[in-house]
Amino acid sequence: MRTQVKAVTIRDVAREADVSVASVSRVLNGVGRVGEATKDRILHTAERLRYVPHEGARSLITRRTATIGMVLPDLHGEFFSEMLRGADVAAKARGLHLLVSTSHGDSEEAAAALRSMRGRVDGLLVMSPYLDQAFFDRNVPESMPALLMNARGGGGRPFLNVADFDGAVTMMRHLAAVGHRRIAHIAGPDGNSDAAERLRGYYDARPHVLDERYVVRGDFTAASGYAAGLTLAALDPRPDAIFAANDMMAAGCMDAMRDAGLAVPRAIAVAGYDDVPIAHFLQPGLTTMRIDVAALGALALGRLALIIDDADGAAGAGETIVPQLVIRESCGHGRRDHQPASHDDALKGRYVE
Amino acid sequence: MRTQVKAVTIRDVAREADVSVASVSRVLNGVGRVGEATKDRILHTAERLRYVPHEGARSLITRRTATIGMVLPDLHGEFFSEMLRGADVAAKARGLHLLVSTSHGDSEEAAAALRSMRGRVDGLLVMSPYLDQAFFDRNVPESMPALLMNARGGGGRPFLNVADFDGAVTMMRHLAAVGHRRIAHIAGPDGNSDAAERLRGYYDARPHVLDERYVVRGDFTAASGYAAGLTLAALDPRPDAIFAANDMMAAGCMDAMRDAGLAVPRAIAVAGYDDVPIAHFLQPGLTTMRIDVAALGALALGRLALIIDDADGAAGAGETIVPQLVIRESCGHGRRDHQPASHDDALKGRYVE
DNA sequence: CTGTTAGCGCCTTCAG
DNA sequence: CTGAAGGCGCTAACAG
Repeated sequence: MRTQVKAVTIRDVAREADVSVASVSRVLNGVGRVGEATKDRILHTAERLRYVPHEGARSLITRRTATIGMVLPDLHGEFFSEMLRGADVAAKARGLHLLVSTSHGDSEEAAAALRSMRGRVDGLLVMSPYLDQAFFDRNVPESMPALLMNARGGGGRPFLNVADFDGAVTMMRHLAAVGHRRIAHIAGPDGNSDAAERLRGYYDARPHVLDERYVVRGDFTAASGYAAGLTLAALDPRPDAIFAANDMMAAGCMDAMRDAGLAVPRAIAVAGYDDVPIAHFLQPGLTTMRIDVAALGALALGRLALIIDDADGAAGAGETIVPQLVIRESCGHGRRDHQPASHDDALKGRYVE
Repeated sequence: MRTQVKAVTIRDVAREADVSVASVSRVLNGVGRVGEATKDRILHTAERLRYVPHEGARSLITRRTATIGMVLPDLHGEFFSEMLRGADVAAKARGLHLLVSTSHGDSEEAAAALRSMRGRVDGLLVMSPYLDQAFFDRNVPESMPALLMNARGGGGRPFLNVADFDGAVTMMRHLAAVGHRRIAHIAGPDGNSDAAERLRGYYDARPHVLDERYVVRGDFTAASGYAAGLTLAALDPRPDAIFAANDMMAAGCMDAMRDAGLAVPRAIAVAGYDDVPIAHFLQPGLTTMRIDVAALGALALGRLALIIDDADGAAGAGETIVPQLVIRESCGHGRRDHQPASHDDALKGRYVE
């Protein structure tokens, strides 16, 4: 086990500059008055010794770590990556660090991850459609500022939700409007609240044909979408549209249609959800519900920063984001968009300083 | 500014359990002998008080933070996200946290990011094709374990490189082998060492037709690939193949070909580099050089962990990863692969415990 | 303007 | 087996 070797401390520069550690601290933090001469001397020796303050020790007394803990279920696919990216941009703009932590569905692991955050972060950004409120309360002390994303129930904690139910209904209406009757659904994993809401929206929109075989469960991965697509393609009567609960499954599904010899959208329509960057590059372009995930991540971080800086403020407040329908060609009657970087422009325009 | 409220400390549980803090510490860390009775009492009150150790204070004396700092130039696109994901998986397997830090090309910013890592991480994973060795040496103390990825020159630091020059040559040979003569190149941004190596490989492979208009510079984004594609498509004589320095530019380029009315691969071939997940979903599937970025990230983290745990060990050692040619349909003569999840299986099979 | 003195929350000898 | 004391590196009163 490596023992951190010789790191120059504030005391070293104090000794070398022949002053007290207090003065060094004052100069380096720019607080309090210090004589011009000593100030120069301190700065100079600090530079010479390549002194870098120990943030850990600093935050112990400051009671601020300048870092946000971001707990995600997974880093797989573009959804969480994009969210992380948005949060990162917003964090950087505020001089905050990001401590990422994934908990692959395992509840024990998630608990450990949450607890180990104490003392290393100023607040928590929790995106976890699998964990319920009670679990959260049990593992995160009241005193830890936190923003819940897509968690079922607010429980007094501030949250940020996506109107997945409404989004699913919107998509279903669009599919019906462009003439589809036999609409199938590839659902997300069991126990995932987003998936549940989208499924609920599917049912609530009352598809013209209700066939229980038309709903097959996936796990948000392209592979599961591929498998589901094959299953659906083999049905008789075959659906004329497939609404996947996220874009990755839609992508896998389109692969399956190709292998099944079904042209999209001529023979069968495919729709997704999220509008992650890949949706644009699929061929045909994927019609989907846009969440602008990066912007969502940036928004969330901003709100959390607010909560941290002002304990009373927006505490307990909730907000819900409404996804927008993006029509490309995968469901017919669409037009292709020609802006590969549209996501980014949107993010930059709105969230980068 | 929020002041962290009432957090229960080790002293609180000591008082409540009517023992000394030393005993509490011993029990919670499982070191030293403690009477069964007191042990139970301590565990019980710790549970009752919902005590969670303050990791910051802990690491101050332990001299270990159990976190790795990962500095990336960007989180954009799938390349760095995948790398982050691989590192995350490997980190989790070792009980390590990941502190991510992006430095969008700005050197001042990067310096600040690097310095602010002291005292909060046990080691650094630096992926930064823009920063040179000198800069690195200037901002990272000798005592900080670090693994450099794709940095020019080793400078005594351990590193992990990708054989980009060889990879580019391999791709060029493949393009020539399947009959292309007028091969163009969309290069990566100036000052990026990966981009430079790939460009060097392009030239070294001695394309049959050397036309300086055939090399246009992009910035690794899809948008730049789109623009470059339009430029190239308008040339006379037009190239019969375009080798983009990364997959995202290739994706944008394929969009451009479509808009220019050029069928891929019939009228013109398009090749990429990296084999990020999106390469599989493009239509036609993108022929590219596979780096298995996630595995690379996992590998890097593992090596860094080794360096940290054993100061002398692999220090100074370097390693180079060789990318593999993946033939899909975008260059003709290929066959489509049908494994949407292949990346993951590879990662799981090799790096997940 | 500058130095001295307490701790932040925790771990770790060292006695008892 | 248990407690008291010192200190990790730094900041924040409080004196001079």
